[in-house]
Amino acid sequence: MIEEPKGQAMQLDGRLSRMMHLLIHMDRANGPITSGEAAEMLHTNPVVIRRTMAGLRDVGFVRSIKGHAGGWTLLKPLESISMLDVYKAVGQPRIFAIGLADPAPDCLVEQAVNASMTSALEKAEALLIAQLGEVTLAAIAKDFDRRFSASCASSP
Amino acid sequence: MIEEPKGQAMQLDGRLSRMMHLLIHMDRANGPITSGEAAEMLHTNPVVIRRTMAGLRDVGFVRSIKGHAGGWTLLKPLESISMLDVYKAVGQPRIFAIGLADPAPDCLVEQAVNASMTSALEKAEALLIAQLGEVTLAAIAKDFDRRFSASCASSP
DNA sequence: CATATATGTAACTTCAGACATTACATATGA
DNA sequence: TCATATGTAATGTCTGAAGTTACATATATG
Repeated sequence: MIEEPKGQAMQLDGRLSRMMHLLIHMDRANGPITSGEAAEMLHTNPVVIRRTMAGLRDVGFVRSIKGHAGGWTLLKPLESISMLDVYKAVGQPRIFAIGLADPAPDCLVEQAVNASMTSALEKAEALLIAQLGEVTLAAIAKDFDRRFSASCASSP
Repeated sequence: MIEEPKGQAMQLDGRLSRMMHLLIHMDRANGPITSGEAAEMLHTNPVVIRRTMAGLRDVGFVRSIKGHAGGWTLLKPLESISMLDVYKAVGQPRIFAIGLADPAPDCLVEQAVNASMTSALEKAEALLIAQLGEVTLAAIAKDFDRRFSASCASSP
């Protein structure tokens, strides 16, 4: 009998997921969104927002304005931003939680093991990157619209 | 300019990699290998060996014998053990370090984001699992033999 | 210009999980 | 009996995302 992996929410890197979520909200907003407002949407802290958004600002996806009536503004259309773009903008977080015990071992057996592991991981990573590159935030926003219509239809 | 991911060795789950390494050594060994000997091979601690090998014992890949002349013995041929088998035996560790900020959000935008993220991750995971299932430890051992011959040829 | 409002950052703290280590119980062959 | 192994609980270590506090800086508005 093999144990199932733990089903609870553990310490995953949620930066990609969070920033996609926020960018779509920003696209829907009229004016700038403050870090405080964004933090409420994402159920987190304003500092976490600024910290993570910094990467998106550096690549020109958003702009930040200080002071009264300041906040964050989307600069590019969602059509031009892929999931992969966001992944890169948040610093290309490590993808896998599993990996090699020693990346450069003396033992030839371990070198052979590493070669097989690396090959498998690289193929999976390449597919993931390809998938992220194929989906734009606009496509996700469109999917949201579909879900929104569906939810309205079911609540009379 | 996008930052490269950190290149250092951080806390990856190395159980799959370690156990594959050890199983191949056990196949090459004459008698049982003690936890202490195994720990030296893997540059770790005997307790870590026992803890991780427990899963392999539970599925019948190895046997452990206590006391004098005891230790660990491989029970199945490497041909019959795939990387995936070992992955399952060590408890199917979590594969990804990235993931959803909230797996069950109220926000429909976030639900759409989650759907896209999950789709991409699931495809990558499926490919990884397929890759792990295609390679037996025997194939890795054979690759080791190739490397061993090559290393002998280059040292006169 | 003073002030409320925002962002920008540094400096913690918290948290989870693999791995490391110690300690001791238990089993077993010489 | 006793040295040798495994079995396992308990505890410490380490890493990085996320959370939090504190304060500096910038900027509309009265």
